[in-house]
Amino acid sequence: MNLKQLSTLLNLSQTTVSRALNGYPEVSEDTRIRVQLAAEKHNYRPNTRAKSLATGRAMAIGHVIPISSGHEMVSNPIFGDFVSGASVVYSAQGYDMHLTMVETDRQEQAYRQIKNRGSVDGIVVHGPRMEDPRIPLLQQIGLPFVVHGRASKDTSSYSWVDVNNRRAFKRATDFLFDLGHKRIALLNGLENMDFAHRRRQGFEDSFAERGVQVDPQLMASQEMTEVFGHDMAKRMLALPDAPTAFVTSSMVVAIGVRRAISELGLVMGRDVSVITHDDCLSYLQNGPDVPIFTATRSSVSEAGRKTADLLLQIIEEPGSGPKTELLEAELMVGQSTGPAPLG
Amino acid sequence: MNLKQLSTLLNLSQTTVSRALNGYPEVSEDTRIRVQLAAEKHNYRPNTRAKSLATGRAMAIGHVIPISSGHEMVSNPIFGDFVSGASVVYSAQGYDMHLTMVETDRQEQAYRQIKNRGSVDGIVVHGPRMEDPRIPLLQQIGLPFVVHGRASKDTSSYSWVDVNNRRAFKRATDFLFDLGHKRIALLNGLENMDFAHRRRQGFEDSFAERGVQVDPQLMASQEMTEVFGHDMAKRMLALPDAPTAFVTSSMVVAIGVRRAISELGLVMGRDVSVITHDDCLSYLQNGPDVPIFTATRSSVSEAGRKTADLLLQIIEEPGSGPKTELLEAELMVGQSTGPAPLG
DNA sequence: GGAATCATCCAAAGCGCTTTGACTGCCTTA
DNA sequence: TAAGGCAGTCAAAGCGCTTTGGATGATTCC
Repeated sequence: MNLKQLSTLLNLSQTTVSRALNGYPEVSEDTRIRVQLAAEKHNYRPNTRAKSLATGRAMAIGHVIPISSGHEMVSNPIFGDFVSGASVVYSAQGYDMHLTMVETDRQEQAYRQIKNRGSVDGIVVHGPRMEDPRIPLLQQIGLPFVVHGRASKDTSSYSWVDVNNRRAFKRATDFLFDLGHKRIALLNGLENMDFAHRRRQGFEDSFAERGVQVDPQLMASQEMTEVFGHDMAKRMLALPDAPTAFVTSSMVVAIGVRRAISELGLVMGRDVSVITHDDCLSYLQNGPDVPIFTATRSSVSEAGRKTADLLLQIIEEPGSGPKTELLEAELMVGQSTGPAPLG
Repeated sequence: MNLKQLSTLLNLSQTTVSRALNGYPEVSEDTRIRVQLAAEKHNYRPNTRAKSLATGRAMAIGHVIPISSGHEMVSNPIFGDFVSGASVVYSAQGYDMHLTMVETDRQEQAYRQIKNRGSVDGIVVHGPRMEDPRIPLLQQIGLPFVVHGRASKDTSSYSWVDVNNRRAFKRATDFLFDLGHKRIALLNGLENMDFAHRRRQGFEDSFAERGVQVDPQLMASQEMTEVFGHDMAKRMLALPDAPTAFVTSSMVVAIGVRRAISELGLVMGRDVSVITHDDCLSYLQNGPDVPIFTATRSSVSEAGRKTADLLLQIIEEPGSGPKTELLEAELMVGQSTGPAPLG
């Protein structure tokens, strides 16, 4: 059932039917109701492609996920939750969501293509690097966008939604220092990722404030997997001057650390403390009542919602200038931290 | 830059330019090259909406994720990997990917809408229930689809890609029986999900073959979270006649079980054995060399690839009949299983 | 009572592309 | 030499919608 059919069926013009359905005032209430009923009855939905061709609006948002070209492409566990947060906003406002996965080395081409094909009104940029070519590119080609995260080295103004990673990790580290820990390790994500860089800064801020030197031996940065957490923790705990506490970048890594700790016959929260960042992933809840891990907590699905909100605002009123939102992470105390062991 | 501009620029008709770019034979090689060069130079890409309006092909695939309406919508951790597998196939064939998240109770409406709006050529159905209304619905409205998984109670013929969950879980259970275990527990996903139902069947098959009664006390079924694995394992291990082995439905659950085991001062693989199903999620690798968990392994990103393949085939040659693919899971022996403890 | 206003409706153009059907020359063929 | 075939090109219709710029008759106002 298309507009034409529906309108002949109603003995009206396409114009009138279209206006009736889209809430334009120059249509009598009687016919509007008649039209709406008929549309309902015949399950009429305007064809998206035709509509967006006519209006110039795609009514769709693109999410572009960079995949590390090459062998193993580690898909981000965060992604599902982020997207499900955003999708709530989209569907509430009648937008569709497009997904594109792009290898890092073919990004420019991909973004230009997205722009020219005109199938989306705006995009959200995932996984920004510290210096990310996508931001100037998108500014140049004039496609509205919001970044989930930031690119530290980009001083231009653009829209983003980010967690205050630096402060979160400073607080986490402070917390451990305050518990008397002196040897604190950082298991970070890949530090070409912006968020990981900021987290390390926060970590180092805390050391600097206390005039303590960070020990490079106690800092590692890699893809955030369970195995990484385990192997690195095990290696560090075997050092002559082993750490008594870990700050980790994700629950999955923390779980690996926990395994290392218990394999060594130690007890987490007593012998070794662990603080992790917790993205509040729905399938990896940090204990429903008392959190298992002490954690800096910030819901990624919330971030998805906020990002979507911002992007739609920007699209609906262009020229309203770049918008940003900095989310603060809560520090939730759980069972994985305790005072530094004596000796 | 659009077709019209490009064609006046080249002093050719839109027809010729279009044909030149789309590889039609009735264009001289000279002009084809001229056109292609100009298109390249001006970064011309046909507008998707116009193209698909004209061709009737959307060149896009929809993925529809059911979200449990209500409070916590547990986004499936599998999703990211599945989608990244599928997206490789799509982009190789020039398809886009649309994402829709739909609350379970508004499914019918949503699918009809997808059909009528015509923004996709086909969809993949995620998370089938045992009796899933979406399958007859899609058949009725005539939208090509492939199910990731199956709906046991639906005897009609439709296309799907699934893991042989039943056999996998039978083998896992067999393996534990062969190691001398007698009290084997099952921590399953929600059993209204088809895959979980089949897994339980496999589990029970193994018992039946040995004439052993399953103990309902040792079977639990819930959202597959770490906390579920932990709590349930702890409760079961506290039973007077505690299990010596667990079969779990996902790595995340197994990790919870592992935590319970070590909290009780037991050793996994010696005191208590664990076999899990492993979807080969990229961020939850089961140990690179020697797997940590003994597992029935089946890559979900592989499944994504296969599903996409099938769907595109069905779309390209309609009437080629339903296609199915049953993937077998490997049983990988790791460190989490061992002979049943004596006594 | 005639002009101005208003509420409703419609025909047709246009969005950017593909595709049909027709039109050129030019080369074969009988 | 005329008929036929062919390679190359184009004008125009059409995909399903929105939107501009009238029409039409009814209502209001002086």
